[in-house]
Amino acid sequence: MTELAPKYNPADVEDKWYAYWLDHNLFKSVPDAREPYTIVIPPPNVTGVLHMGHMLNNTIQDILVRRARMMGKNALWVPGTDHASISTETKVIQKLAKEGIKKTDLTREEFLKHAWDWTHKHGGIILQQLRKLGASCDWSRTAFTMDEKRSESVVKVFCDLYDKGLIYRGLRMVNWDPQNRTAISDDEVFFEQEQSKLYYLRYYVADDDMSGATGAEEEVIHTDADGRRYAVVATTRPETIMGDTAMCINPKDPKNAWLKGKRVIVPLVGRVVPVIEDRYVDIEFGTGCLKVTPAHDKNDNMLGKTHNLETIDIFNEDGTVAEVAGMYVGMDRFDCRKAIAADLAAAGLMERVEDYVNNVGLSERTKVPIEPRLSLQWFIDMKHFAEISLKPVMDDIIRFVPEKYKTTYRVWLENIQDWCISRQLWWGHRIPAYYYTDPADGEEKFVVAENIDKALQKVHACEGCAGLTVADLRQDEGALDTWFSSWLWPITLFDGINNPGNEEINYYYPTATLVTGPDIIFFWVARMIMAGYEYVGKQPFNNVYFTGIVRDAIGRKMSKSLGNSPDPLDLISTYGADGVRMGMLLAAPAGNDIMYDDKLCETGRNFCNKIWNAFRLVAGWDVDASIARPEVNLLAERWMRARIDATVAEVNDCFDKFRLNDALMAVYRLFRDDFSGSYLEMVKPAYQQPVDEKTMRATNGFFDELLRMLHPFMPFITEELWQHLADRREGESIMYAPMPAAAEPDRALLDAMALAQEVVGGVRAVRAKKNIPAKEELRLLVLGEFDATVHGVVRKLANVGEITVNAQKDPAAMSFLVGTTEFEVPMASSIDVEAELTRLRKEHEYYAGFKASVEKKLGNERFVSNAPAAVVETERRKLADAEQKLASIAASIAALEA
RNA sequence: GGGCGCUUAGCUCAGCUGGUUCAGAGCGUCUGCCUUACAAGCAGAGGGUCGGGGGUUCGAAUCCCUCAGCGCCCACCA
Repeated sequence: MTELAPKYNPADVEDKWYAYWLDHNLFKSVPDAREPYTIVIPPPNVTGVLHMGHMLNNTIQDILVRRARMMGKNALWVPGTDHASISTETKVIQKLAKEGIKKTDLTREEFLKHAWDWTHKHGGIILQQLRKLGASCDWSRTAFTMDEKRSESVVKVFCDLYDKGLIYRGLRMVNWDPQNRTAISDDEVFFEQEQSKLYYLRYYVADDDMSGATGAEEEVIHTDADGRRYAVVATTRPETIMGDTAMCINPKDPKNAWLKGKRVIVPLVGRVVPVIEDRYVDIEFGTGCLKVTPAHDKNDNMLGKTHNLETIDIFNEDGTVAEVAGMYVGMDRFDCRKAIAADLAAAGLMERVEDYVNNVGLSERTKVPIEPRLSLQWFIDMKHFAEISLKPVMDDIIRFVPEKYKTTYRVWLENIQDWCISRQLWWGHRIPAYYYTDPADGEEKFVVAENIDKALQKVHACEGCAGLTVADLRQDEGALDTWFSSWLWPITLFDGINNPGNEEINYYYPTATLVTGPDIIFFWVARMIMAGYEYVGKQPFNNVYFTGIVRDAIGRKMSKSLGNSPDPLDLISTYGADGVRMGMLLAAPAGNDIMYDDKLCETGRNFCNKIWNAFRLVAGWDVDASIARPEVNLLAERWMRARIDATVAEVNDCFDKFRLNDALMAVYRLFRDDFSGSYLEMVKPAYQQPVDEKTMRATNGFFDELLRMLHPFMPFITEELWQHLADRREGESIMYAPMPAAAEPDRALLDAMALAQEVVGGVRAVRAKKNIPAKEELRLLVLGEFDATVHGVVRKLANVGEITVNAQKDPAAMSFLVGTTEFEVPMASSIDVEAELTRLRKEHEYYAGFKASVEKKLGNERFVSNAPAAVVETERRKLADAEQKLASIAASIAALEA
C-alpha cells in the first residue's frame, strides 16, 4: 500500500482514470442481449464553450448513464454537436469583418470554406471540456448535425414531407432579421420593453365635402386653420407611412363615424387611401384611427387580406428604405424614422408626440429589432404534427419531469403555428428545391428532390421540359432552420432515416431520458416527439428531465456581460470534477432554477476529502488473524448493513422520481454520518492496535458498496479508491461493478441503534456542558431498562465505562431523557444544582403543556368519535409517555431539592 | 390580456392524496475542541406563530376562498 496524502488531490487522479476508461473502451456500447439505456446529448453549439448550464445538464446525464451501466444495462450516451446555423454564421461574418472581408463579396462556396475552417478550428472544444467533467460518452459515435449521415437524413426528410404535402412554400409575413438578412421563426424572437414615442399624424380627408358630420360629433373632428378636416392617427412607426394603403376605424366607434366611406391623404406621401372599417381596431387606443401598412405589420397584413388592400413593401432586405417608397430611399429604417418625424413636424402634419413604452421584437441571435416582412419562405404544416404528439405526453408515455411542463406543452400544441423552416443563410442544410424556367410558358417552377440529378429527372417528367439540363436548374439559395436537423437527432444518431429498422435504431430507440432545459421545450423537445412518431412510429424518449436555469447566488441569470458566470474549467481545477459535480447537483431539483454558489462545490470538495480520509484510516489498519472480533463490532456490522439496505431503497426511490439531489444527499449522509461518524468509530481499533479479520473484511465490503453507490455522482475518487481497495485486474473498473441491490433492512436493529445514538448524544451533551474531555471515561445510570445489546455502542462512542440499568437516582448527576427513560451521568465534582433545577423545571413545564394539549384533544368527544382509532390510540400513548416523563422529571427535581 | 408556478430557519430547499412530540435537510451562525483518518475536521447548541386574512374539519404547513408580493411561459394593441 502506497502512502496516501492527507488531503485528496483531484488533479492526481482525474486525468489518469479518464484515460484509463478511454483506453479500455469502457464508454463504448454496441447492441447486445442486455437491456439498453440510451441518452442522446442535447448537442451544444459546435463552436461554443462549456458554461454552467452545460455543467448541470451533463452532470445529470452522466449520473443517469453511469448508474444504468452499474445496474447491468447496456448504457450508451451519444455525444455530438450542433451546427447552429445563425449563431455560427454570425460568428464567421464577424470574424471575416475583422479581416476586412464582407460576406457579400464572397461566393457561397468561399463563405462555406471559411465557415468550415472556423468550425474545425473551434469545433468540438466543448466536447473536450466535457471529458474533464468525467462524461462517459461513447466518443466513437460523436456526431455533428451537418455531417454526412445527418445531412443526408435532413434532405430525405425534407423531400418526404414535401411529397406528403406537409411542407409548402408560401408568401408570408415572417420575422425578418435585417442584420443577417434572413427570416427567423416566431420562437427565435424575444420581446423587450422599449422607451419609444407615439407620433400623432394628420391624415387630411380627401375630396372633403363636409358631409357625414352632424351635431355632437363635430367636437371631435379636427379642423385646421383653413377649415380642412383631418383624422389623427397614432403610430410608433411613422417611417412606414410610405407603405400605408388604408386607414382603419372600428365600425362601432362613434367618434370616428364621420370618416366612414371617406378617403384620406397619407401625410407627406400624398397618397389617397380609403378608410376601412374593422372590429380589430381598439376604439380606446390613441385616436381610434389606425394606419394600415400591409407589408410591414402582421395585423395590418391580415387587414390587407380581408379588405383587399394593396401591399407596398418599402424596405430592402437590410432594413433600408427601398426604391418604391419614392422618398428617403436608401436610408436606414431608424434614421428614416427621425427624418420623417422632423419632416412631418415641419410640414405641420404632426399633432404631437408622446413618450410611450412598447414591446419590440428582437432577433434572439443578433438582438436587432425584427422587421415583419412579406417573403417567400418554406413552412411545415404543423397541424398533423400537433395531432400525433399531444397524446403521448398527456398520457405519460413520455413522462415530463416536472409534470407542470405538460400544460405548457399542451397549450403550445393547441395554438401551434406553421413552422418557418427556411433561412436566408448559407451555413446549414441547403434547401433541396430546384428552380427552372418552364419553356412552355416561361414561368418559374420548382421541384423538390434529394439531389440535382433526381431533380432533373422530375423536371424531365413534366411536359415540354425534356430538353432541360442540369445547367438550367438553380438550387434554392436558402438553408434550413437548425432545428430542422436537431428534431431528427435521436433518430439520425442511429441512422434511422437513411436506414430505417436497422439494428441500432431498433435497439437503442426509444432512448431512456432526455435531459434538457425548459427553454427549448418548443424548439426541440416537442419537435423531436413529432419527428419520432412520424419517422419511427415511437416516442424518441421515455422521460424528459427538465433542468433549471443556472443562476448566481442572488438569482441573476448567468451571463457574460454580468461576468457572474464562473468558468467551469476553473471550478474543476479548484474543487475537482467530483466536487463540482456534487456542487451542481446539491442545488438542483428538477425544473427549479438553481442558485449556484461556489460554496456548493466547496461542500463537494470537502466531502471528497472525507471519503479520502475514511479510506486512509481503513487502509492503515493492520490485520491480526489471531484476535477475535469484539462484540460491538458485530453489532456495528449488522447495523451498517441495515443502514445501507435502507439507503439503497431510498436512493432507488429517488431515482424513480428523478430526485437526484435527494438521492445524493441520502448517500452523502450515509457515508458521512453513518459510516464515518458511527460505524468506523465503533469498529475502529485503539491507536496502533491491529484489527480482527472479520471486521476488516466487513469494513472493506462496506467501503466497496459505498463507493459503488457514490460512483455515478463522483466517478473519479470512487474509481481511485475502488482500485486501491483490492487487487483489480487491468481493465477492471468500478464503472461496471454492480450497484448494491435493495434488501429489507433490519428495522428493529435500526430502531435500537437510533435509541443508542440518542443516548450517546445525551452523554456528549453533558460533556460539552460540563467541559469534560472526551478522554475522561464516564459512568452511566439508567433509571429503568436499556437494551443490553447496544450498551457496547454507547460505551465506545460516548466513552462510557460502567452502565447500570435500573439504577437508583443519583442527586449529584447530570440527567437527560431518551424516550421515557431517564439517564444519568454521575459527576465527580459537584453539580450546579440551581442550573440543573432551572433546566428541569423548564422541561417539566414543556411536558406539562404538551400533556395538557393532548388531554384536551382526548377530552374532545368529537375527536374521539370521529378520528380513526389508530390516531386516537397514538394520542393515548402520547399522554401516557408524557405522564411518565413528568413523573421522572418531578422525581429528579425532588431529589435535587432535598 | 391568457396560462403556469412560487412565498416554510440567516441562505437554498424538502414536507402539501390533512392525523406518528411534524415543523425537517444541507449550507451558514454560535460555543467548545489542533481527541494521531479528516480543522476541507469533530462534538454540542441556537434558530421558523409554515406570506396576510377568512373558511371547511374533531384536527390545516397540507384542502377551499381572498389579499399582497415574486418568478416564468405564451400573446404582442398600433
